[in-house]
Amino acid sequence: MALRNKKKSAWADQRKELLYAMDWSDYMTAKKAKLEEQFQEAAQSEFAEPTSNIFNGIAIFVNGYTNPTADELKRLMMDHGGIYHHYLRSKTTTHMIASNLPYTKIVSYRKAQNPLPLCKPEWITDSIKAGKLLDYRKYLLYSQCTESQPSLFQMAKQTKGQDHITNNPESSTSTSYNTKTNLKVTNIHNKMSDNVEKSSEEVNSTKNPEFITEFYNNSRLHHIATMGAMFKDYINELRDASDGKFPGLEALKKQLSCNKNDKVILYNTLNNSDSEEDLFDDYSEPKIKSKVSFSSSTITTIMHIDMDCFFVSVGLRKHPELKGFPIAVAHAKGNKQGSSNDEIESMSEVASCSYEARKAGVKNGMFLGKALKLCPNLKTIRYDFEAYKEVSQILYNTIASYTLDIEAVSCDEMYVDCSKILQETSLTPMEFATVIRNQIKEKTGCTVSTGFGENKLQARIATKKAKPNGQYFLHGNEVRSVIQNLSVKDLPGVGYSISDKLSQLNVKTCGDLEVIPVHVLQKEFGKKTGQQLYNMCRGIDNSKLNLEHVRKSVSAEVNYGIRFKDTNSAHTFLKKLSEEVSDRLKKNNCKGKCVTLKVMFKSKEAPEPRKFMGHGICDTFNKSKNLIAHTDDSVIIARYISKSTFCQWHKAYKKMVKHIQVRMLSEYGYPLMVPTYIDCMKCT
DNA sequence: ATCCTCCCCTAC
DNA sequence: TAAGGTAGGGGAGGAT
Repeated sequence: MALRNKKKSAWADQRKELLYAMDWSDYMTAKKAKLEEQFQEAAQSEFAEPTSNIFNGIAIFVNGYTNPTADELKRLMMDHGGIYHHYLRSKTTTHMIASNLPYTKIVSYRKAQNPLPLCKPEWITDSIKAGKLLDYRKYLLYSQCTESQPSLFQMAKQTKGQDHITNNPESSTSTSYNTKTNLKVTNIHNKMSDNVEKSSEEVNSTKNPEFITEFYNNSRLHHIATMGAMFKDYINELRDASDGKFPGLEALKKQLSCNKNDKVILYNTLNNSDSEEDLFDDYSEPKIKSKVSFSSSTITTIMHIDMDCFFVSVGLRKHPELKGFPIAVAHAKGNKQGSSNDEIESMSEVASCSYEARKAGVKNGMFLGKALKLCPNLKTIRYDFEAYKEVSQILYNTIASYTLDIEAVSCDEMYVDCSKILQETSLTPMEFATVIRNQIKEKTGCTVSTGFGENKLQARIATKKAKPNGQYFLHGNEVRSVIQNLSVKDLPGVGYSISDKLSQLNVKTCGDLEVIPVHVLQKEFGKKTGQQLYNMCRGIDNSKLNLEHVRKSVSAEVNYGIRFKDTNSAHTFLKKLSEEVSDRLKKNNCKGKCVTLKVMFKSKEAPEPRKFMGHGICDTFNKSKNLIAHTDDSVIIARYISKSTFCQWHKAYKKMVKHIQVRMLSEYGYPLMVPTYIDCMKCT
């Protein structure tokens, strides 16, 4: 219905959307969550009282160049009780600020279904001068608004203002660090142990109504993916809330300036690093001079930081007695003492294994049974997803107290642009690495490795050299020789498929790869991939840190435990999965326009999979459809999925469905409110 | 040429 | 028993 209305009465929709956007409780929830996440204790204590509260409830996003600059506007907003968004936030951004916009942006702004008020920066500065919030309508950049719209804004704003006052005390007290706050995880361990006697039928998706929840609670891959997304968001939020102060960095600078000998103290606490000699080398007088010239150079220095066998390290915090043994994290225990070797080996996958286990040939992703054959004294420990989140949080907070030029890669890995830090502290990359690694080890009990280079690729390769528990600075003059000796498989983006294809061309190492001309690579792998391969084996990487992550799609899939009896049970499951996708869309404040259904059917003549509840060999089918409008409604998603595509396929294949997935895509990363506009922004 | 759709590949 | 998810980049090939 809403869709039909859209053309005729855009205004009605706009009103609705506006009110929706201004929903105070939504806003408050978001803001509270933010505050609770932000603890940076030191920063909190230094946080100055705002000069005024003029901008209570106002959240601006600055588009393009303005006078005063975006940075200054940010400071002004923070100083007067407002909020500054580094990127357009669905639902929570209330006003956009711009001095002028390129034509393309104006066009798409006008086309937007529900434009936010677009104001001149003078609205901010004049309000501050006046000591009160002035009517933004007098500061619209393009006054194409009708009469009705402003009054709505006005209403919403007033409500907000009032609510804010009553809510304020609560929000200002909730500043303590609490990792548990928004990490909702249902503990199902008790339920799980009850499952022991259940048959596969009762466990699988058809019979067990809690199947999806239980599955996701136990899926390592699901946790890896969601934690990754979570920390990408987290960095965005820290940046939004930043007051430009970095307590970690300040403390370090202070310590360094007090007394040069203090530096030695910093390093002396270093535990069993491979690189101690490097550090003390750097301490001789002449090196300190060269250090100064290093830090004043304009070359950017990227740090790549990665925890060592993350799940194992975190697990060992609770099992210190197992340190030094070959360890694997897996669901199955697999080490039944009495059982004979003839028994079927465990098909549980090793999520992470210690270096002692790797020495015996154990690898991540390997079946536990195989791992035990390679390494009979392998000890297994359980997953502890809560603990992983806690440690990640500390890792990110530690780095964020030095800089926010961070690109989060996953829960245990990130890129950091260290140029500024190194310049301000006059430390060499290796010295800074020691400080950081030492701190993280102290706070978490887990070791990290760091690599430095002048681009992301080089930093990453350096980390590879540094691991485990080490650090490495890949100097420009050794880049070529180091990379030449790497296997092509060590290059990021080169997996099984590409490395297989390359070995057919007799290419095994990056040295081999270097002699292949670009056009050959492009012919073989496509334009971009070919160029990428050509560049990478030379250490060239022009990509920038992706500092402001914007989500482009939301999806949910289950490839495990699916045994449908009939079409009906498949439909029931699809409906549930649609609801899961809808929930996730809502949680992320976004809507999607393109729905994709992915289904796997057991391949002809494929045997029953060896793995318990696994999917075995399947054929995959995808079908996507652009909806008329963006949605997060599970009914709309489910309607498309079950009626159209799935039924057709099911008829066509008339096979037992082994696997179903639903993906809901917002293909161009539209956040909820102003899709057309965002799309345009992407082009500029 | 430039898109859209259906994949495949990779990474964590 | 076991928990084979998820987001993003990009290519092939057909439609426009």
